[in-house]
Parts: sequence; C-alpha cells; structure tokens
Amino acid sequence: MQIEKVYEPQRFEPRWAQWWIDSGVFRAAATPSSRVFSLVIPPPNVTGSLHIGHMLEHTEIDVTIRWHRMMGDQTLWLPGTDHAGIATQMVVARKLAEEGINYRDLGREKFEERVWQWKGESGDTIKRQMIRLGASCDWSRERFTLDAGLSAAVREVFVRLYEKGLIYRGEYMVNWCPSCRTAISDLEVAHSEEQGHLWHIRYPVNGLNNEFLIVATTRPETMLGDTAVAINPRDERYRHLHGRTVQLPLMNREIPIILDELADPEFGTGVVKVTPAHDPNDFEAGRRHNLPKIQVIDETGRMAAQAGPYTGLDRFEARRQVVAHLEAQGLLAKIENYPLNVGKCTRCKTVVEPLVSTQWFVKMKPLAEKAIEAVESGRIQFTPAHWTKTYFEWMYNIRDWCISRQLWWGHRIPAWHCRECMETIVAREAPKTCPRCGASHLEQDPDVLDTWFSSGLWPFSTLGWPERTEDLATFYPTSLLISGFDILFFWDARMIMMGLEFMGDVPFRHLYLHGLVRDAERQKMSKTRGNVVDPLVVTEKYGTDAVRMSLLQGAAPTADVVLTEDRMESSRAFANKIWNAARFLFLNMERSGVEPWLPESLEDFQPEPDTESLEVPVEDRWIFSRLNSCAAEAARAIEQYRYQEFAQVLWQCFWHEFCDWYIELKKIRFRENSGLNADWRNTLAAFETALRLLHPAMPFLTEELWQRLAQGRKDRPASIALAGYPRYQSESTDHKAEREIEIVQQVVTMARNLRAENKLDPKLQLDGALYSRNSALEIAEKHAPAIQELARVKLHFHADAAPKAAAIRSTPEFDLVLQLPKAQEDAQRKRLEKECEQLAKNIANSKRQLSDDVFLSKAPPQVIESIRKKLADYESQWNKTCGAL
RNA sequence: GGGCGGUUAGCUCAGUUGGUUAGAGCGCCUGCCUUACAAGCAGGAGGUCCGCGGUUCGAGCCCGCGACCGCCCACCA
Repeated sequence: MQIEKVYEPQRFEPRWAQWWIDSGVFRAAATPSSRVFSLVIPPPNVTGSLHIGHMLEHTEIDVTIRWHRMMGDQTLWLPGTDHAGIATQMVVARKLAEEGINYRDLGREKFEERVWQWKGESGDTIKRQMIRLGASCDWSRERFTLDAGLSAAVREVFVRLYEKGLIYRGEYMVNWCPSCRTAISDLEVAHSEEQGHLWHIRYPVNGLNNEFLIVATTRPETMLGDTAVAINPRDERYRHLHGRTVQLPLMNREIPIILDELADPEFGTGVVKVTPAHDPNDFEAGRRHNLPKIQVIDETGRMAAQAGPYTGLDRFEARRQVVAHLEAQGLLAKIENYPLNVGKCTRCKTVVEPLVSTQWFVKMKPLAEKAIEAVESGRIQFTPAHWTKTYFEWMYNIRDWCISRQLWWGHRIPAWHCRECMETIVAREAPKTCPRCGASHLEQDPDVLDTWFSSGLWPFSTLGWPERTEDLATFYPTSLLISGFDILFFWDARMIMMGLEFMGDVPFRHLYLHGLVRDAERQKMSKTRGNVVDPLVVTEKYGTDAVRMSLLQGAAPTADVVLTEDRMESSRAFANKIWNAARFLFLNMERSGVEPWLPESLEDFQPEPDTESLEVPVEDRWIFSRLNSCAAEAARAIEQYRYQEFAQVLWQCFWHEFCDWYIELKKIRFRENSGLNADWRNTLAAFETALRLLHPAMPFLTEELWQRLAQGRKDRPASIALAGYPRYQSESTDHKAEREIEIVQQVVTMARNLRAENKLDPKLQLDGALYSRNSALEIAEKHAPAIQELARVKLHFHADAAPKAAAIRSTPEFDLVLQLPKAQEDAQRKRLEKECEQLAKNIANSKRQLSDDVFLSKAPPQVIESIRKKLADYESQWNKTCGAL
C-alpha cells in the first residue's frame, strides 16, 4: 500500500474512465459535436439536466454526471443530433476537392458514404477524449442524426407543423452563400462594418434631353438587374417625372420610374434603383409594383446569363468593370466613401448574396408567443437573468425561419413533388401516387433541413417521442439546461418553442448560460476558427483533473472563461498537492502498521477520542468543523451557479487548512505517539471527507485515492461517486476548537513574522515570551508544544503586560516578544514605525465615526458595536506596541 | 440605429443583499532542498476599485453623465 513518488494522472485517468463506463456507475453518452466548450456543474437540486457543448465540454458532461450520482439522482445522457450540418458538408467537400472530385458529381449516396468515413476518422479522436473524460460514446451510425429513430421524430414534427399551417414553401429573398451554395438563415449571417463606396450613377430620363436621375448604390454590379428606379411620391423635386421612364445604362434597357416609399427623400438624391432579384427591399417593392425580377448573379457568385456582356465574371470583378464603363461613359456622378455593413456566412466568411429562390419556411410568430409566455410567467428562469431581455428582444422581433438547405448532409425534407401537375405533398411516408392527378412520377424534395431544426427537437426526440416512453415521462421536462450564450437563439430558444408546441410543456425549467471559453488572445474557441485548445494535448500534459479545475476557476457568471497554460499549471500543482497529502498519510500508515480504513457511516462520522487522553484531539475537532463549513459553502456556491467560488472554497480548504495546518499539527501528534488508532481513524475520515468534497471537481484523482483508502472495506460503495456528498450539519460546527486553533495560528504566524523580518535562520531555535491578560494565554500555553514545533520558538507565558522590547509583535490579545541574537533593532524600529502609522490611522478613523452623532443614530447597533470593539483593539495595540517608540 | 456586458494589484480575474484595513492564482522580492510535496515551505512588496457628480451616517457595490473596450440584434440605397 503506497503512493508513488511521482504524480502521473495519465496512469490512472483512462483506467477509471473505462471502469466507470464498464461498471455502469455512469450511464452516459454524449453529443459528439456542437459549438462551445466549457465546464459547469448543475446545482444539487436538479433532477436531470440537458447539456450541450463540444470537445472539451465533455468535461462538463462528466462533472454533471458525477455530481448527480453523488446526489443520488438519475441523469440520462443521450446521443444527440449532428449539429455540424453545413460544416460537415464543407469539410468533406473540401477533402473531395483535394482529390480532384467535385462532390456534386459524386452523387448523393457516395457522398454520404464519404461523410461517414470521415466521421469515423475524426470521431476517433473525440472518442478517445471522451473516454478519458468519463463519457461513453457510441459512434455507430444508427445513433446519430440520420438514423431511423430521430428521422422519424423530425419527419413527424415537420408534417405536424405543415398541417397546422406553420410551415410554408415559397419564392422569397434568402441569404445565399455562394461558396456553400445553399440558403442560410438570418442567424447564420454575421454582419461586419467595412469601408465601402457609394457610387452615384446617372440614369438618363427618356424623352427629356440632358435630364438624369442620379441614383446612389453600394453595389453597382446589381444595376444590371435593375427593373425600375423609385422616387418618393411626396418628393416635389421629381414631380415632373411621374409616369416617365429612364434608360438603364450599360444594358440599354428602358425601365419605369415608380412611386414608392422605398425612396427616402432625405437620403442622397432621393432616388433609388430597384433590383428585385438582388435586394430584400427591392424584392418587396418589386412585388408591390409587379416588376420583373432579373437575376444577374448566380448561385456561385458569378454573373448570370442575363448580365449581358458581364456574364461569367466574378461578382466583384463585374463591379470593377461596371464602374469603369460607367465612368468612361461619363455616367458616374461621384464616388463617396461609405461605411457599409457586409453580411458574411458564419461558416466560410464568404460575402452573402441575397437571392430569390424557392425555400421552406417556419412561421415563427405563433411559436414565439408561447415561448415568450413561458419565460414571462417564470416557468423558465435564466441565469444570469439579464439574458431574458435579449431573449425577449429576439422573440418579439422574430422573423420566419428559412429551414431548407441545398445540401446533401442532413435530414431530407419529407415532401414530394409531382412531376406531372407540380403538386407538393408533405407526408410521413413516401407517397406512391399523386393525390391530385394520380400520376406516379413523384420526386422527393432534394433539400435537407437546417441542422438546428432537428437540434431544437432534441429534448424529446432523443427520448423516444412521439411514443410515450418511460424515459420521456421521467426526463421531460428536465430541470436544467446548461449552454453557452452563443447558442441561445440557435438552439435554446428553439428547444423552448418546439417543446411547448409538441410536448405542451417547457423542456427545462432553468437555463444557465455560461461564458465562452477563450484562449490567451481572448479569441473565442471554435472549430471553424481552429484555435481550440486540443483537449487531448492539455489533458495529457496537465491531467484531466487540472484542466477541469482550471475551467471551473474561470467559470464565473457573466464572464468569459479564459483558459491559459498558467492556470492549468497551477491547477496541476493543486492536484499534486492532494496527491502528496495522500502520500504523506500512506507513508506514515505504513510506518505505524495502520491499515487503510473507512468509517462505517460516511455521513455521521464523529471524531473519536485518543486512547490515552480519552479526549478528542483538538486538531481533529477543528478539521471536521472546517470541512463542515466548507461543505456548506461549496453547496451554496453550486446552487448559485458560482463555479469559480466553488473551486476557490475547495482550494482554500484543502490546501491552506487541511495541508498547511491540519497535517502539520498531525505530524507533531504522530511523532509523539505513532501507533494510536483513534488518531488515524480521525485523520483518515477527515481526508476521506475532503476527497468527497473535491470529487465533482477532480474526479479521477479523488477516485484513485479513495479506492486505495477504501480497499480494505468490503461493504462499501463501489465508487466515491456513489458515496454521497458531504452535507453541512449545523451541530458539527465546533466553535471552541476553531477558537483554539485560531490562537495557535495567530501565535505561530506572529513568530514567523518576526523571524522573517529579522532574516533569521529558520532552523535557529529562539526563546520568546508571550504576554496576555485574557483566557487566550491559557489556550496558547496548552498548545505550547505545537507552537514551539511550528514556529521554532520556545515560549514563556506571562499573564502580564509586555515590557519594552525590540522584537515585539502584537495582536489585540497578545504580545509576543522574541529574544533576538543581537543588533536587529534598526530593522525592528522601521517595522514598528510603519505599523504604528497604520494603527494611528485606524484609530483616528474609528474615533471620527464614533463621534459622529448622525452615524450613531442611523447605523445599526451591531455595526457601531463592532467599530467600538475594533477601536478598543487598536488602542490597546497602540499602547503596547507604540509606547516603546 | 437599438440593446447588452465590461473597466478592481505587473498579468488573468473574484468580490452574495451597501458596513469602514478590497481578495485569489500567476509573476515579483526575501529566506529556506524542514524525510508528503521545489509542481514545495515561510514571509513580503504591490491597488486615488476608468473619470466626474449624486443618494447615504457609510459606496468597488445604488443613481446620473461621460470616456474607453467587447458582444448581440437591425433589409435603409
């Protein structure tokens, strides 16, 4: 029974992860891909939680599971949908392109094969990571997006929405990505401001010599598709042009001047060109005026057949040429610099082209109304709360959702078109004949659904819906959803809408939105950006527990999580500290022939008396009292989603209380009488409690050590995760013991202080005297051996006032005088002067307040009392310390 | 154009409902290889809490104005 000298997490982490899965301690599976990565722990009162994330966020899943198990709850994790839709397609298409294959030539089936092949390859990396982190992952094809079960749910939802009139198909202006060659939703377009130009172009008015209308545009190439120019009907400047036409330059086409509110008299010349095929506003105007739509840019971003001489040019090249030709013809009135908002595809950064095409849409208003109500009524609560505002903002201004994608990877839309009569049939099963004309030439709609469509169904589609399964009854609604705020609209909001629509209830009751994990350069980590900290690399380097701890420490509400190597290094140091505390215990046990031991009842263990003195050693009473308050604080922090505080409480408690004081005190005790069982039982029980407190944050290390501790006991939980989380018990707070140890700490710290200031050899034994007039002296005297050991000072105790001395340190209760070798007075004097200065300041400050009648009459009595007490302390210290000066 | 978040130690960040000497980690300085741990031990320096004004007996925290940084939403040429 021993702990290896070197702490190597790599040796036990994979082993435990595998065991957790094999033994069924955790029934876990996880979503293999999505967007953010993060780490979070749900509060103890949750009965189930959904979690969404990616890559390193499997860490977070792991934490979640462990926590639930310790709380005796059931948590169910399910494989999710494939959220990577377009991204998947792009990656595979790119790979194919490298082989010189255009994926569109490959055919749908072969393409799908290649996707699965790629998923197998890349999935392997993720899988290894997940096993390290304790989640299982089944990469079999049936379990993901395109499998039968999930597809059935998606189809069912689609059909029901269609039947309710909430899905429609039509020709509209959509955001088109010329590189992905598909329509994308509004949410998938990111706008950024760029320096552009406003080109002012002269359009000659037909029938009037030398009269021009000057239109301004930021995209001159679209003029090739102009089918009108618009002026405001109230604009007096152009009243004489009503009913006239202009001649479209370059294309030499006669187009009407229309009267429309589209033209703002205040802006520019008050004249606007109308391009119904390439601008959303113009599209609407075109409808109002029944204008033809001339498509001059095609799906690949090149100029289309109707672009005349420009056909085939890239759209940006066409822009240059159009401008040049206009200028040559003297039709360019002027060029202004103009900041402009460019919409780009969030996946590939290509400038999005508004195009008219036939797409499928979901009517969002009715769905949004229910979703608004659910949050307004408090049936769903957000943390941090300010996100509700953003949520409402979006919900109130919601627009219809374009859900069809011209891709091959995703759920096929369950709609068929009749080749004969062009009827569209939406159905659960492929229809054999057209219900309208009876023809049997039916073709399934080639489009697939937006990847977020199926994602939105996740809370119930994964649980067997539309069947009424037991899982569905148990886990819907679940209590908590944890997610990054960047997918609030994409996913969380849509889960709420879909859940309310199809389950009649919210999918979750709380939504915790955490910050994004950023790298040292503050960049958001994302797969598209490629700056993801590779989980395999960092967990290999620092250990999974250290990475988890680092994420926890960064996980304060509202703030982003910065994951740096610095942080992980210090977390590793913490893990190492735990490891070495265990090593110390086990080495000493071996020396004294003590076997590993666990209390019978982990919940109710009370420290036992020493066999000789028949008293419970004070340091044991103390550490149990401290662990008890640590449990209280940890629980509170978790309940409030303050993960950073959770981490800090554990850190402080284990390192600075358990290691720095408890173990140091225990060393002395062990040296005095090394074979006593009771001491060991208390020590081991305290250590075991600490391990359980730490376990949700550092599962591997704690499991490893706990198992070694528990090995001797037959009737025990199989895993630390099943051993229950320590709970706060008010009767376990031992004020007396805390007071005693506090006094020891005070005296020892004072002595170390004096010693360090005087730059004395740490090994040098000193003589000193402790003066006090209250009960603290007695307590200190009782612990003289410990003090002497920890401070290397042999003390004499005097119930008296302190004499003048060079090396003196004072607290309200004590004066400590050390006998210095000699000639340290100067250093001491400096130190004292500084201290007295601060004291004088404090005294003056307190006095000022206490002589303030307003303060005395308004402040609560306990505040006044505390200041009185402080003042008394300051004054007595001043008398003692500064009198000597 | 709307909305949201942030500004605290050299760096990265905490700071519950306002309570009087503002914390942590890293870094820095001093002294220690004390047989669990140098990934360590002991001690220390370092802050007009972005600025101005207000409320209050009392403000890092509440209110107003401003500055700077970041994010989200938005079809104005």
